[in-house]
Amino acid sequence: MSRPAGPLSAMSAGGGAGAGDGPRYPAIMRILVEEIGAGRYALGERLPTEHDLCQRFGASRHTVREALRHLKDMGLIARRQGSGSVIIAHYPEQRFVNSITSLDELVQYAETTWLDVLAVDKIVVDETLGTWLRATPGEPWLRLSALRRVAGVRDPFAYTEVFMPIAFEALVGEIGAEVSALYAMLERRFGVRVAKIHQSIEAVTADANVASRLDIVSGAPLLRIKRCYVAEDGTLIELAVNHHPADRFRYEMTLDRKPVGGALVNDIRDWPGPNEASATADRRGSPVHHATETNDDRDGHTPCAD
Amino acid sequence: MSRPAGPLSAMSAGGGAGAGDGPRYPAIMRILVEEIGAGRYALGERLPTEHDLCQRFGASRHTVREALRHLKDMGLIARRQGSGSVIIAHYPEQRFVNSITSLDELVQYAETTWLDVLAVDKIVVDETLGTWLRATPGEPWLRLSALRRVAGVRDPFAYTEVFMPIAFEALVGEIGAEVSALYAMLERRFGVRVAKIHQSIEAVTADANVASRLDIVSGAPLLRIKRCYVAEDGTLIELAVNHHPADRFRYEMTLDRKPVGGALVNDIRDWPGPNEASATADRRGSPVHHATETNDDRDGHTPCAD
DNA sequence: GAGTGGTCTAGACCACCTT
DNA sequence: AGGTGGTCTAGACCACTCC
Repeated sequence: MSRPAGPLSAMSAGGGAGAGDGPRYPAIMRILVEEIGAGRYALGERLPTEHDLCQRFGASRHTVREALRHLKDMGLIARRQGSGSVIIAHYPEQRFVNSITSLDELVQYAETTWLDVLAVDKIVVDETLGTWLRATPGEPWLRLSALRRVAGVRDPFAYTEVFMPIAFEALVGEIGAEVSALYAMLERRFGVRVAKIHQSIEAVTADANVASRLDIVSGAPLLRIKRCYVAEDGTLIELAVNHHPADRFRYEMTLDRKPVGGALVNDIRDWPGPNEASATADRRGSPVHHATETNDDRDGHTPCAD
Repeated sequence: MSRPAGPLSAMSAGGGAGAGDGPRYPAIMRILVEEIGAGRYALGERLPTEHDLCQRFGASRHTVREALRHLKDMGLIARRQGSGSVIIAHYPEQRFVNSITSLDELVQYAETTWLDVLAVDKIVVDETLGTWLRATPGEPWLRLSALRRVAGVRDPFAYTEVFMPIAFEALVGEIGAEVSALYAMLERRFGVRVAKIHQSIEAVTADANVASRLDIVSGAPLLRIKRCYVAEDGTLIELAVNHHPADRFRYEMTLDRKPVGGALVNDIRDWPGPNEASATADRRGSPVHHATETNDDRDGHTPCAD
């Protein structure tokens, strides 16, 4: 059945169906994207219905839906049964994304590192800890303390304390034997699920305890990384506090700019390619310093960022 | 036309078509997901063809394709014309994603902060800087130095140096008047495009220069955040080095767990909800300390992460 | 050339939202 | 109740891949 020469018959694209123009939904898609980008529809306004678009483009509903699916994937419209397609953005949103597949990528410890567990004990939450854990002072919690070492280096490069609800007491014995991440073990054994990790990075100075653990002087600069593992319901599953001597660790991350949503991501699935990973490597390289100096005296102030 | 009672007729799901079972593709999808998860197909192996699946499930090709589309979105299979559907993963890949829409979210400076530009001058790259910039020592670069302040606080909370290729010299005059991010200005004015931001965070001690800028003592702990803005071709567009006194700034980020690809992302598009932002707030709260102590003496070492 | 997925049409019932 | 998107069927041509 030769495709009736609709309003789009002059279009062309790739492979095709009935007659000989190539796929039509990309053309429809492009037109709609352009119209949206040109501001033809206000944010919150509704796109014409599928039916209307079918008529306008002389295409079947299925074809129009394919085009609309892409608009949705690009984040331009939201669709809902009964309500139509609403404009939610004029341009495909771009984001810088730091995407992490395994916790190891977040934690950034090479596989040549390991944890020396010093102790697992029951503690009582004090006021400070209460703030961190969103727990009531006096409440009992579990604390694991450990040193993280890397092969071939005498000194540990991190002193870590992990706090867990007392409910996890049962698995204390297993921690030493655990190969995967702690949070994964908690998920597996208790059926909880980490939905979110909140990470906080700051520079602090070593107190006496941490200093002795890491064999550095008290007051030495540390990179302290706190990680809160939060369940879907907001419960804190685990709090890990890592203390890294300044010269033994550096935190790195790479943010890739990409459109949000399925558009590009799905293209990756079109056929297997190297699955781009992101977060970067590991232990600190050699420390670097650079001299800074200023001559000029221009002055101004701007709210601008980097 | 009542749907012929195929092998799936006992299934049920949601809303539906011909007869009365509800949508069928979710059921088909679930079955395939389970089979893949159970290891029925090896990685790299091919899934049965659409035709075969149609027969097996007694569904139309369109319906089977809908199911397969989701498998693809979940990252379980890759499809290609002529070659079939290949298993590329046994489980839906989960990632923790830190997604940042604007640079401000990355930089984490509230809108109540601003930059006091101290100087913009031409410098000559020394050896250390050469490493950072991937430039040859001796090469001329542009350097901007500035203090970042927040309303109501006397002391700046960051001393920043930004390095740019000498080619951007023309816009030196505009920097003071710039409201948006510097990198955005470079993009706009020079037609370059930031494709990637590499960020490195470490604890360092203040050298004399930085200390005097920030009015802190030499040797005080700093959080140093370096950001490399890299173009698609790998060119370094800008390097920003931020020095934050330890007690005046903290870097925070939230990673949300989500399946990679369209699956969940698309669900967000199903209907507008609050578009979950991620990266979190700003200036440092009150400094916190906590006592650490250990009693027990269990010992073990594991490669495991938090 | 046979097989596979990509795209298309035409018509249909249904669930959901708006009116 | 009418409109809208969600899902389904049945049949078709095409481009691409692999043998």
